[in-house]
Amino acid sequence: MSRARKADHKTVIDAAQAVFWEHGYQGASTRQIEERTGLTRFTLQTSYGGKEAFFLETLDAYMSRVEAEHLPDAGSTNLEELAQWFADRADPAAMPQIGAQGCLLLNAITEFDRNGGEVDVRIAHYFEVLHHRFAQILGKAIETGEVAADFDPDEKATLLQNTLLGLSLTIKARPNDAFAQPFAAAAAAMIRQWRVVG
Amino acid sequence: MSRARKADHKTVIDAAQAVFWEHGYQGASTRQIEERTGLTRFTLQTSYGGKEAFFLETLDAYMSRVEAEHLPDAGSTNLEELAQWFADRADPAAMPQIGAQGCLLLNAITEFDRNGGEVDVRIAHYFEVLHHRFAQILGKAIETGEVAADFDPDEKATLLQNTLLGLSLTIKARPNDAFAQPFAAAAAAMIRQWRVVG
DNA sequence: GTTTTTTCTATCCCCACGGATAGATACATA
DNA sequence: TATGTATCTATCCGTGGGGATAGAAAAAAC
Repeated sequence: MSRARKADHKTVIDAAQAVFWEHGYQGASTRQIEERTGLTRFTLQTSYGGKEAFFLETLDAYMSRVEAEHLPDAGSTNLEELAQWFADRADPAAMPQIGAQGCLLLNAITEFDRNGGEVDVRIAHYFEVLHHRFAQILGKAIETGEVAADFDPDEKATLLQNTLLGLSLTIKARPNDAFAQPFAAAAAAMIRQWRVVG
Repeated sequence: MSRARKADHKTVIDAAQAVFWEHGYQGASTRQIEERTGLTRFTLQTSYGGKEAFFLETLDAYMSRVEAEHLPDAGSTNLEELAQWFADRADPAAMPQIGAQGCLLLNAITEFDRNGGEVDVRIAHYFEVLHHRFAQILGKAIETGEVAADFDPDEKATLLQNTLLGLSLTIKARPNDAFAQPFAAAAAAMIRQWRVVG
């Protein structure tokens, strides 16, 4: 019925995430996107609705994947695993592509005005997802007695959100791969110290 | 000898910080800068060396001021004051201009490539300053016995750096002024829990 | 009051950007 | 194999960007 595209959707989105991550939203030109993703500007326009719509789709794909694959599992993660998860964020061994594909929300937060538009919806959603996920894990840690009974899972979930954002920023800021590791390690140590000593 | 400028340097830099903060580096046009700062594009060019050089100068002024006025004092800040300092980061009462003038380093980190250039130098410096400042304060807290003897000031200073970065990002991301407060409160609570119970 | 130096005003220039268009080209259905 | 649909190629367009320039204007020095 119709001609096939040169690049399949998934590959395109993956490459797009990398481009936006490296250069930011405004810094990534449609010509660059064309080159790196295999997409043509024509298709970018007709089939994705232009640069901003395309970025939003890239953002959505990124967040879906983060939720499904990269966040610690809500049901089965204990406190030590949570700590290790944070430690791994900046580990080049555990994450070979560290920095090659970071948190796109960072670009969105700093480059777009807070005007209640599409980007703001994504940002709000991301904050909610993170909080919910961390709160679930910590709630379970209370049940299993890993942490003290007076532990506030809500407050600590907020703290973890904040820690993860800071870590993402540090990873983006890193002059070399080793740079972010102490930050991840400090976060992990913080979590381990929540354990009740017994 | 020469004609006087319409806007004095300090006013210009202050306004520039606001513009860059609101719209990011790339998002702030030289025409906007002209309007908001009172500077002419001519002077921006001849006397500041263009947009990027001007941004660097704005960044330097911002950092000097942060170091001198807005970071907790290295010699006289105890643990509770440090906690309160973090709590105040997101308090509209304590910081009426919250968000009107946030951390310019955020823009710099996300919008500029890591290429070893001028911006990278500033970023590295900022990280060093923060770490040093926090480590000093925590070192003193050990001396005074506010925290346990096995407390690692270096690791915790790193954690505080990360926390502050996350907080700055949350403030930038906030849909309303109340949004960031739980994050600041969680950070403050974390610090207060470092206190030795006695 | 004249001179000198710097800023201001008002253009101008060139380029990169996102987007639009039109003819050529695959691909799958009929 | 003919047809139709969506993509590709190549080019074009309008806009806004940072920067450059030349004459007017102001302020200090003499």
